[in-house]
Amino acid sequence: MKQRVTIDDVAKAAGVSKQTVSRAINDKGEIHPATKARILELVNTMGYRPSRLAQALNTQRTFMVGLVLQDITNPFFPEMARGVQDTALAHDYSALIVNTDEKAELELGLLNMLVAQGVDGLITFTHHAADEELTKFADTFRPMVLINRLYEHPNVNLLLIDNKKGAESAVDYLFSLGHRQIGMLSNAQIFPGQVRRVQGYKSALAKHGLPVREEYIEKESANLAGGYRAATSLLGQQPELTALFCYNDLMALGAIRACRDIGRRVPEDISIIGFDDIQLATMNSPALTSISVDKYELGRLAFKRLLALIEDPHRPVETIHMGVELVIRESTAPLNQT
Amino acid sequence: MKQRVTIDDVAKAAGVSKQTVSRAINDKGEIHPATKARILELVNTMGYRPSRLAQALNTQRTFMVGLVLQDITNPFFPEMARGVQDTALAHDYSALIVNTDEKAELELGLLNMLVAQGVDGLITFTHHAADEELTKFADTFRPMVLINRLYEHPNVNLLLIDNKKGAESAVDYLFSLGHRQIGMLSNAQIFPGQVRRVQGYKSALAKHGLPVREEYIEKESANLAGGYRAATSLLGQQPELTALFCYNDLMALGAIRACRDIGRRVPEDISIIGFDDIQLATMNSPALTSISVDKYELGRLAFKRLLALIEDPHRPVETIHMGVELVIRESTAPLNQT
DNA sequence: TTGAAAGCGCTAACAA
DNA sequence: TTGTTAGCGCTTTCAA
Repeated sequence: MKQRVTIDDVAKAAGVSKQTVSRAINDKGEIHPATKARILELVNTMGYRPSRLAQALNTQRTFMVGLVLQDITNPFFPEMARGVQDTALAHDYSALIVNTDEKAELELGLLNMLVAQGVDGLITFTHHAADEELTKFADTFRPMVLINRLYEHPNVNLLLIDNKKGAESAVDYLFSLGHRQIGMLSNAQIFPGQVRRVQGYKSALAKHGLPVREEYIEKESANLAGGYRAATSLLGQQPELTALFCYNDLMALGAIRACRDIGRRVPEDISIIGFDDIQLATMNSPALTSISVDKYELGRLAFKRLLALIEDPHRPVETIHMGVELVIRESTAPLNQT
Repeated sequence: MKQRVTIDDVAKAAGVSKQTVSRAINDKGEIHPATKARILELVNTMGYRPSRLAQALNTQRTFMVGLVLQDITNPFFPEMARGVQDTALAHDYSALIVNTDEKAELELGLLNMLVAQGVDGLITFTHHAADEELTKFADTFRPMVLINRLYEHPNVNLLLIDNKKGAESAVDYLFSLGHRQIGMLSNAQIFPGQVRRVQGYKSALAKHGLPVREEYIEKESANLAGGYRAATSLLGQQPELTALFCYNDLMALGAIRACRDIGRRVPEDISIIGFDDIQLATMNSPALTSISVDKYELGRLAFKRLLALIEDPHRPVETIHMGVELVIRESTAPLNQT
C-alpha cells in the first residue's frame, strides 16, 4: 500500500526544515539556490507531490472550480466543458463538473456541495433555480459566472449568448427564403417569458409583418425525443407550416426524423433550423442549418472571467456578450411554390 | 463577503465543545438526544456546512473520485459519466471528470493531479498510457477501476465490455444478410493488436470462411470526421465492399454521411453497422444499426465497484464483464443482388 | 538564508 | 454523555 510522501519526509531527507522545502517548491521567500536545487532533486526522486488538501486548508484556495451543467448529455455542454477544462488545466486548476438534470431541487444542493468541497469559484449554466434562491446563495459566495441567464447580482458575472439576435436571424433567413408560416419548437423547461429565443422568434415575425400565433409554438423537452414529439404534434395540428425554428439542434434533429416518419421531406417540404451548431448537425442527412455558438470559446471565456474574479476579489462583475452566427446547410430551402 | 461559519462558531453558540458538535453532525459516538437536537437546530439556522477539506485532512477521505475519460465529446462518455455521477451523488460522493483528449502525455499528469487533489479512487477509460507507466502508477495508488482495457495488476479492478463478442455478432449479422465483402473502420489511436473489436471482426470472418484482408480495414480517429474520411478512402479503394462494420457509432455516422456524398445509398447499396448505440444513432436517417452497450449501467457499475474497494481496502479486485447486444435499425439490409 | 511555533477546520483517542 | 489533547500536511508568521 502506498504511504504518501509528505513534506516532512523530504525535509528529513534533505536535512532541512519543512519550511525550507515549502519555500523551494513554491518559489517563495529567500532561499539558497543550492539548497533549492538539492530539495527539488529530492522532490523528484522521492515522488513528492504536495497535498492540495493541506495547502487548501491553509490558503483557502483549492484550485478547483465548479461547473454546473443542466444536461451533460446534450453535446453542447461537453464541448463547452472542454473549453473550461482545458483553460483551467492550463492555469493549474481543475473543474468539478456536475449535472443538474434540469431539476431545480438538485441545483441548490449541488451548488452547496461544491461550496463544501471548497471550490474557488463557480460557473453555472442552468435556469431552474428561482431568482430568490440564487440570490440567497450568491449573497454568501462570491466568484460566480452565470452563463446564458438574465439575472442581476453584484457577486455574479454574466456571460450571455445572443439568443434573441440569433433567433431573429434564423427567422429572417426563413423569411428571405419565402416562408411565411413559421413554427417554433421551444423548451418547456424554461419559464415561458424568459426564453429569449422565443422572444427573438416573435419579434422577427412582427418585424416582417407576420402574425405571432401561440399555436405555432410547441413546447417540449429540449432534446432529441422532445423534438421528435414536438414536431409530430405541431405538424399534425398545423400542417400548413413550411418552416420550423427549433430551440436547439437536438430538437431540430428530432424534428427532422419526425418529418421523415410522417412523410414530410426536409428541406423540400419543410425547412428546419436549429440553434447551437453541435458537431453532429454537420453529419446529419440533411446537414442542419443552425445558429452557431462557439461553445469551446464560451467555456474558455467563462473560466478566464472566473479566474480574474478569483484572483482579484474586488474586481467588479461585468456582463459579457457572446455573438452567434447563422450557418446555412441543407435543412433549409426556398419555399416550394406548388 | 462571506465569513465561513466553522464548527467552533456552532460550538460556542451551543455552549458545548466542538467535539460534541462533531458528534451531532456525524451521528457518531454517544450523545444526548436533546443536545444533538439543539446543535442540529443551530447548524441549520447558522447555515453551517462542515468543510470537506478539513474533514478530509483528518480522515484521508475526500469523498471525491476521479473519472478520467478519453473524449468527453463522444456522447458515449457523457452517458456513462452520468451513471457514475448519479451513483456517486447518491452515496454522497462527487466525481472529478477530466478529459485526456486521447493524449498519452496528458494521461499520467492528469492521474497524478487527481491524486494530489486527494481523490479516494479512480475510474479510467483510456488506453493511451503504456502498461509500464500504468503499473508504476497503480503500484502507489490503490482503488482503481479500469474500463475497457486488458491489463493486469493486483490493485486494478477491470470492467470489460464484450467487444469481441459484439464485433462478432455484428459481422455474423451482416453475413446472415448475405454480405461477403465486409470492411471495417477501426480506431487509429489504439495499438493495432489490442483492438478487440478488430479481433472479433477477423475471427467472425474466419468462422464464416471469408478471407481476412488487411486492406479492408481502414484506421482513423474514432469520431465523426474520422469516420467520414475513412469511409471515403476505403470505399474509394475497395468499391466492391457491400458492408461496413465501424469501431463506434460516431465513425458509422460519419461513414453514412460519406456514403451519401459519394452517391452510395445506405442501406440499399451498402450496409453500415456501428458500436455503442449512442442516442443520436436512433434519430439519424437512416437510423443506425449498432451494438448496444448500456453506458449508464457501465458507469453505475464502475462506481459501485470502486466504492466497494474504497470501503474495504482488502477486498480483492475482480474482472467484471459487461454484455452487449445487437440492435437492428435501418442502416443494414439484405445484400442487393444485382 | 533558515528554522520554530502556531494554526487552517476538523476528527480520533482518551480522559473525565 | 461530554470535554481535552493531538494531529492530519501544509503555510504563515516571526525569530534566529
